[in-house]
Amino acid sequence: MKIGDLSRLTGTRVETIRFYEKEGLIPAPSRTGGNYRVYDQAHLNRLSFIRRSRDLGFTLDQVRALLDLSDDHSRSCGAVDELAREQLRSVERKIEDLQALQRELASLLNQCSQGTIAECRIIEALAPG
Amino acid sequence: MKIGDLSRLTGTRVETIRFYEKEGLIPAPSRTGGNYRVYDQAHLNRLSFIRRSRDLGFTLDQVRALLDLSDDHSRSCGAVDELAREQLRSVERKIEDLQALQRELASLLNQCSQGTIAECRIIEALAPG
DNA sequence: CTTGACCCTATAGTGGCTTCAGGGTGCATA
DNA sequence: TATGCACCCTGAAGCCACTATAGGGTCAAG
Ligand SMILES: [Zn+2]
Ligand SMILES: [Zn+2]
Ligand SMILES: [Zn+2]
Ligand SMILES: [Zn+2]
Repeated sequence: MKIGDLSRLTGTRVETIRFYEKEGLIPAPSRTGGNYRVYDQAHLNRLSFIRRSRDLGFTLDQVRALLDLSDDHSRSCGAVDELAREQLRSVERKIEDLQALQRELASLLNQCSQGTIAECRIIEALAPG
Repeated sequence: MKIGDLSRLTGTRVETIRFYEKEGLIPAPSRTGGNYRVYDQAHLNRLSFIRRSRDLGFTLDQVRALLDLSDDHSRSCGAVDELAREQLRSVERKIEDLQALQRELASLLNQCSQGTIAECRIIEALAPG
């Protein structure tokens, strides 16, 4: 598999794959005579794992931790669950923050009567006083 | 007013105020003999406006646009409202994305039975197959 | 005269990539 | 055989919105 194939199979940009390699998230693959990277199934599995973790909102440091943990088959999964619980809490906090924003913006838009800037409730709400 | 006073009055870090000046969001203030920045009420108003806009989730480019618009008192506020509506839509999209994450994470945590990594549903969900 | 709170500039770092400059490889087609 | 074109390579810089660090200067109180 060349990097473009891996890219298509995982929906990851080629540059991002090279970036993950530089960051040590993916082991450096072997090369062809023309210096092209060659990947195998293990690389594909690892990149898929990374992408799914990122899609769930984990940071790259958390992904690193999850990858390490996933190798240690006989260990208890308490640490994994703790990471996931922490991530869930962080997502819930973000949702609450955004919902507060949503209410505020919606209320402002509701109050604006489409006149001039001078009487716009949105500008008024931003200006101090 | 010195920069520390402005900082306390607006809840903005001193470094951030200098950053806004460098970015052209706040006009460069006059200086004392000792080269300290001196601010007046107009600076305070402008910084407050910027901070409130940022708190509502607008980007610095959007803040720039809002500042420009807010100066043009006789213009219709359509452009302001459009920015706010766009921002509301973006917030709503983010909320939906995060709620999907929340459901997924909660479901995974629910399924994990606190055994070993080998049988952990969270790791399983991340691994490909 | 020293301490300590405050201020200054310039530069680099953060995360998670993306973009760019300037090339090389490899296969199909004219 | 030449040429085009898709693909690959490296290294460095850019993105956002700050934050931090190094290495100083200013100023009022004790
Ligand atoms: Zn309006
Ligand atoms: Zn910038
Ligand atoms: Zn588990
Ligand atoms: Zn970085």
